[in-house]
Amino acid sequence: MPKVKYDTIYKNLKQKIETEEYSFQELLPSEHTLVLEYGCSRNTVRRAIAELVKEGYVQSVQGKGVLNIFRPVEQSTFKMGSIESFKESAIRNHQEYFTNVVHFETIQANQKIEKKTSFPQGTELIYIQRIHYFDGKPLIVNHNYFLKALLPGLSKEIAQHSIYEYIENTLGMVIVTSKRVMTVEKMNEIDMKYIDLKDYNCLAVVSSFTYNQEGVMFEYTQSRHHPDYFKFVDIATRRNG
Amino acid sequence: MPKVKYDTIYKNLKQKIETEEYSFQELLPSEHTLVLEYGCSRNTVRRAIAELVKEGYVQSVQGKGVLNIFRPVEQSTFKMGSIESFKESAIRNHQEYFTNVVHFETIQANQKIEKKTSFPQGTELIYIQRIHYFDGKPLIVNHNYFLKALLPGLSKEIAQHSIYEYIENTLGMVIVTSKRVMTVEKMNEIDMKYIDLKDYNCLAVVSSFTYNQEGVMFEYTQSRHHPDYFKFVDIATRRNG
DNA sequence: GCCGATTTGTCCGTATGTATC
DNA sequence: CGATACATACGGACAAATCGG
Repeated sequence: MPKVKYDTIYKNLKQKIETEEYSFQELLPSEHTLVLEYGCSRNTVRRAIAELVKEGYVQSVQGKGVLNIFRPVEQSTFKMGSIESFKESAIRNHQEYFTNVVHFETIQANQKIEKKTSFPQGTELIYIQRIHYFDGKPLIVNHNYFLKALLPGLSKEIAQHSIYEYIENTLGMVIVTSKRVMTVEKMNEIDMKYIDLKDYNCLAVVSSFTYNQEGVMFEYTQSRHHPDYFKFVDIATRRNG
Repeated sequence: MPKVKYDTIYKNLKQKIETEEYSFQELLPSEHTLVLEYGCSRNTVRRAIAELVKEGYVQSVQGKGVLNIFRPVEQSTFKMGSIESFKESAIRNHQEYFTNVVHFETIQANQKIEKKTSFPQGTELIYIQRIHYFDGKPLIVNHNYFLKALLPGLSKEIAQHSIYEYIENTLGMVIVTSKRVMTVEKMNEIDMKYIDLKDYNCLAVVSSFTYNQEGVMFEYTQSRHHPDYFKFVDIATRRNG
């Protein structure tokens, strides 16, 4: 939570859009106006607006202005364009959550695991299976593989609570980039054991590769979601080129 | 395809990363070096790098430099962070493609359609059903709803070819933002009629809301994909705040 | 542990180009 | 055409993080 100018302007504008102080399809104040209002340079205003564009809140049109295209409808299980832990996501959606660690062991990556996680064979990993409950219902099966060398004190107790809090607050490691791949897969025996899929025979699967500030990939996670409770939102903008 | 400085630098760096002229986990030349190399200002270099960060190619670390975290593995059916038509995507993946228009009519939005597409009731829409074939196999069922007022000459023949080409080249309309929602849904009768799902009973569904340069949403599309041929890639970066 | 060099992050002011109305 | 608004680009200043001596 840095106290930087463009970020406060960004948050301020975002709030005004969310509370509909600026209404849908209305132009925001011009960059020049915002410069005067916030007492900053035009670059700083533009930086704040760029963030809003990335999140699909506004769309800037050369010669006209910055259009508000935010629709309050968009509540989603996972927020896009940002890395968010299970716990953070549950809190944001005002849901009761609970995590159950059903498996916790140290393993060495074999060929099969290398293919899936891209950790080289022989690497020491901590493999955890966790079931996530929302409002009492088991909805997500999580398979985590952590680089053991970077998470020395990781325990079953921490896994029950929040691994990301441990990584960031206790270890002081910063999570920077995460590459995620979304697919649909048939259910397996583990899914069946823990999740009531009713008459579905597949799940939404998110595989993610997470990098720390050193550029080292320290985590591979596969999250398998009950289809009824899965939603993935994305904003795409056409590249100028 | 603008001939802008930061874009040429971006493309140049991107190519060097893809061809592994800069290898994995290596630092790129410093911003200062690139300034000298390209004869431009530091801002321009930084802009180019920002694009690469957004696409998960590199990760910049304060005090150290810009890390290459690109893995050539990542070939995906759909490129993220950009709007791409079915045809563009097929070409990029070197696949044979073919589109079959199985339904084409003008309708008026009713309550049910409003709920799904967020087009107001009574709006005149063109509703199209298309089946997309890759390498001879029917893999995607597409339901398009276009604002008729903005696509006057849209015909079945155009739909067979490429609607996006018509929109951009003929109408000169610019597609700017698209909000997409990914879910998993049970198959319906139309899916069953056209796609061989084998023993799957559900599909990957992408619903998208597309806006033009005026900020008007002119298209709602639901794409229903065969699970075996669906992959959605996303890069998430932790917001500094 | 401190200091200085290097490198990225933030911010400013200005100039020019381009699209809209 | 002129006024307004966003887009690109430049150059400079200082802050913050990293790393080596």
